[in-house]
Amino acid sequence: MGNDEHASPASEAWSLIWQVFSTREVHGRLHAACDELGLTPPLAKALSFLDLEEGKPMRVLAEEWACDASYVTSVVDGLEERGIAERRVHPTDRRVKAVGLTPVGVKVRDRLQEIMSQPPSGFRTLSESEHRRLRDMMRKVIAAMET
Amino acid sequence: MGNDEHASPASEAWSLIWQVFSTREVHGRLHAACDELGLTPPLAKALSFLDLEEGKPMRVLAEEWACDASYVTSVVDGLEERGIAERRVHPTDRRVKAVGLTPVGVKVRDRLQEIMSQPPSGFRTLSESEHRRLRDMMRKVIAAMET
DNA sequence: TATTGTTATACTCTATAACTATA
DNA sequence: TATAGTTATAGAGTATAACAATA
Repeated sequence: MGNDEHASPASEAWSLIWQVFSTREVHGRLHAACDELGLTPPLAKALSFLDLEEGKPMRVLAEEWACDASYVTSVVDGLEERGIAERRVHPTDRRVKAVGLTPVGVKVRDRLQEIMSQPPSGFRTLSESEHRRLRDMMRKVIAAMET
Repeated sequence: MGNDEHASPASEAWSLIWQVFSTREVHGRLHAACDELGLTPPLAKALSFLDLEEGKPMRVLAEEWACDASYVTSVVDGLEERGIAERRVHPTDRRVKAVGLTPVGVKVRDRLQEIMSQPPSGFRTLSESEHRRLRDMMRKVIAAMET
């Protein structure tokens, strides 16, 4: 990350973003949030994908998280133990279980989002209009990507 | 991540950045890089911190990575086995071991950086001048943060 | 027979505690 | 005595393979 010549402004920008994620400040905030909410980092990550109250089949979650189905089982077990999510049987296909948030889960997810969306300290050097431009750029980037 | 009202443009921007990191595309690229270079994700992460050829004491690495000293030992073992890094004894204090990259390690680190700095696909919706503005903003953010 | 999810198992990642060597 | 690093060990996190139930 030091004094490298970057091929383009885009790649330098992206490397810098990566660097922000590598700071102890950002990692520390995730740990603090987990401690407060009684979660582990993987559970927190899983939770942030579960923003809809209508459930998602576990197989879909395995696809979205790019992990093995058996791991989805253990993660959903963890969320269920905490009363955050629940398995619901699919009306027509009794094999599939849809995972949805409980009312408690919605609260936990919102609180997690509240903590993690707090921008890192370095953002304070940007003006309000820069914040807006950054936001607008990232909206465009996200819109152009498959979640 | 969905339809939440954000407290400020800054926090929405930061949430969106987080979202980009959660995509399969970004995670997939890290995995591909690891496969190509014969690394595991933790080793790759460690390597990216080791950008200087002059070594860092392991205790300093434990501090930077916010992990236990014993874990630094195992990670450095992994890097040494691959010929990427080496321990060097401190000239005056024979207790401390400075970890530095080998010539091979420098090559691996550069290649890793080359792969990971490739911006995610969504960046293509931004103009060249937006890329530069994004880069400039992130430079300011990083400058204002403690690595 | 193919598909969804679980169980059993093992391997990787990471921390805690006890230890060795040097200061 | 205090500090840098290692070893032994245990606990998370994650995958692979064999399995049960449903389609």
